[in-house]
Amino acid sequence: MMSKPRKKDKKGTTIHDIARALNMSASTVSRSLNNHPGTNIKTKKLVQKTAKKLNYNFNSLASKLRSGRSHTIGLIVPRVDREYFSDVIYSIETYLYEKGYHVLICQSNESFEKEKSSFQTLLRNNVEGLVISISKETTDSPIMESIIARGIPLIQFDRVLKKVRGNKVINDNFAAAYNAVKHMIEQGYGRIAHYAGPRHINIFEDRFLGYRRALEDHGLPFLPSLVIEQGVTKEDGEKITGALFAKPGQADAVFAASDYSALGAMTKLTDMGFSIPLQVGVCGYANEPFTELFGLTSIDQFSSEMGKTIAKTLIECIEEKDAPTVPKTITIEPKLIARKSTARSNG
Amino acid sequence: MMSKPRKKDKKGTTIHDIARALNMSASTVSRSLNNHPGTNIKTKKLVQKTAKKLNYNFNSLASKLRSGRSHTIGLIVPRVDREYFSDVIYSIETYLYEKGYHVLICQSNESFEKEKSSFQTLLRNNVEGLVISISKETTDSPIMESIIARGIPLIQFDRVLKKVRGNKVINDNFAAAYNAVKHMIEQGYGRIAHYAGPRHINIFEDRFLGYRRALEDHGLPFLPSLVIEQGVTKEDGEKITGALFAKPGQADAVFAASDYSALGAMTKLTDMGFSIPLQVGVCGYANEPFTELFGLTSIDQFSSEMGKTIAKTLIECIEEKDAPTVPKTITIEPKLIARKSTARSNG
DNA sequence: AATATTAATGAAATCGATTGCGCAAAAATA
DNA sequence: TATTTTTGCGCAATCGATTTCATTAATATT
Repeated sequence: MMSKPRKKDKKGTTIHDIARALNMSASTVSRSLNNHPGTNIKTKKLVQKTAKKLNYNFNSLASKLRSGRSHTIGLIVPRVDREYFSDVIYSIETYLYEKGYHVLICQSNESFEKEKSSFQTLLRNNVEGLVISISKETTDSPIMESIIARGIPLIQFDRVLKKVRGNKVINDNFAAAYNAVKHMIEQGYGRIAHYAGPRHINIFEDRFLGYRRALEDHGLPFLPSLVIEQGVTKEDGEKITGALFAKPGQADAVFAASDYSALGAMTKLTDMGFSIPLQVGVCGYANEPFTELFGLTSIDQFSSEMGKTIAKTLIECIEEKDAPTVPKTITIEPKLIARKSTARSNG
Repeated sequence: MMSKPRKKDKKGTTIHDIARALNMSASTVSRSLNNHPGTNIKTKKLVQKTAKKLNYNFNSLASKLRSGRSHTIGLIVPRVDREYFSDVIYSIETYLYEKGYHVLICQSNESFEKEKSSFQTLLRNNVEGLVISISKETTDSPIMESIIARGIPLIQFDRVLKKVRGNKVINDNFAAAYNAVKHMIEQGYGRIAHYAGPRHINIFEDRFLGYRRALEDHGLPFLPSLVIEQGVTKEDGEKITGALFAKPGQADAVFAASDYSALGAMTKLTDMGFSIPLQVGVCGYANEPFTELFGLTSIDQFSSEMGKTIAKTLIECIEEKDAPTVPKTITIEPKLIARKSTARSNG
């Protein structure tokens, strides 16, 4: 049992074990493994072969500690199980992986407190950069500002705090909403209701503004009674629709800030005997997979493009950290996907 | 400019800085911050206050390196942007976060090579445990076996390699399929086709076996011509349906191994003028969100329960690592969600 | 042949927190 | 008061890889 000398039983092989086996120094081993210039090619080969033979396992903690680079970035989203976010995450992760980075994902669960603690957690894990889409509760964020002040690359996306100076990648919600409503007007709808989300979140505020502006620009009256907040779930959509369309003639179309409430509207309207799109037009937002199946007009947000843009921007910030980066905002133009649910005209 | 002595400009405050400021040793600082017993309470308070004042940032890399614990677990899934996986991830992450662990997520993109490199990556990052659902290409996995042999806690879930001895958390696909087909038979369908997934993946194999067994047990003939592989996307479903239902009388129901192909079937059948559920019944698998909207009968897999079970089991393995753990398989019983698409009888 | 270059390696410090061991002062006990 | 016990803290080694600096050996230059 004591035949094999110095075997540190518990843990695996280190560069020192390799060095000992080859009767050389750990420095040389390290250099060989990392393919440093100024190392004899024979030595490299030998070391690499021996490493394999001894089943060497690289300890990235030690490496990161010494080199000061973690090659890890942190990501905070409200939840990972939302279509849009999981798409964006997929895309970010894929891109960063290619570049040799890893992603630590945290969920805020729409809670400001959890969001704060996620920041702490990620910083403690030596992330080299951060990506965040804020929770519903977040109205300001000293910690985010302090991170930016400390010079740690940070990118806000989709749901952002506009007042925080820093990099942002966002969707042009105003333009998208504007175009959607414009499209509906052109299809002949004149009394378009808006099922809005909570106004304190930028994306919903902008969708609302785009809606209102489109009405104004086309000479239609803006009626506050046709704007209903808290309309983001399917149930919301059904309830609102039930009330709104009970009195005939109030509205002849719905522009919802969410595909889910739009779906609720469709369901309810059908139940109530309205024909879509002839009597009532419906448009959602986000182009969730089911919208295609239902022929629901919606707005595509190019989630994978968003993810790639975020990742690219972040890498730039990290790898050109010396350059005095000016905060940038990149805006992605969403696209209206017109389907049957708003196809009233035969044009 | 030279007023402040020894300021390491670049990086943040360490325990040594605190020690220096308070004229004590780093050991004491460390013990105070970690609330170790055998430390004077006054000292603790003082240190903690000073840490805050100096804006101390804990370096978890150093801590992990020294203590040998990373409090990080690795997760490999085919893709994060699939409803089922993102649900499971959400659930795992939530549970582990509470316990003070973090999750590093990797995607195999259904590629065996990427899966292997993900394993390497995660091991290099000193994960204390691993969770994996294998890619479509994976038929055996020496690396997985070696990890298990090395005593690193590993849990396979959903899509698993049965032949690899180790912990598994799986769904009872056989029973679920059996019950679904039984239900359809009871509803009066007699020529039930099966749109199957690739048979080398356990979940699809089991669904197929459950299907066949249900037929046998109810005295119905098993016809290989009614089993079509490669039926997992909506497009697959449409194509298969088009061919299968072109000749009348061949089949009067579809049991699909995927909600998407089931949806394709519904769409196509409707186009072809069949009435669902009167002429043809359709059942999917996975209870994707859209199934409810379409009234499609499907099977719920309790993703969040799955996630929690995985997380719990993993923590047990990690924290009772001394105990000689016997590989366990935990099976979750999916539930048939009967909806309109198979409601032929009035019973 | 003598000197200047270049190439390859080793020694040792370093990253920052943790921890076993030991010492000294304070408190408790005799 | 003398001795034992307890309490609190410091010293220094450690985790494993990286990296600067110095050194030796090999090669090139005149």
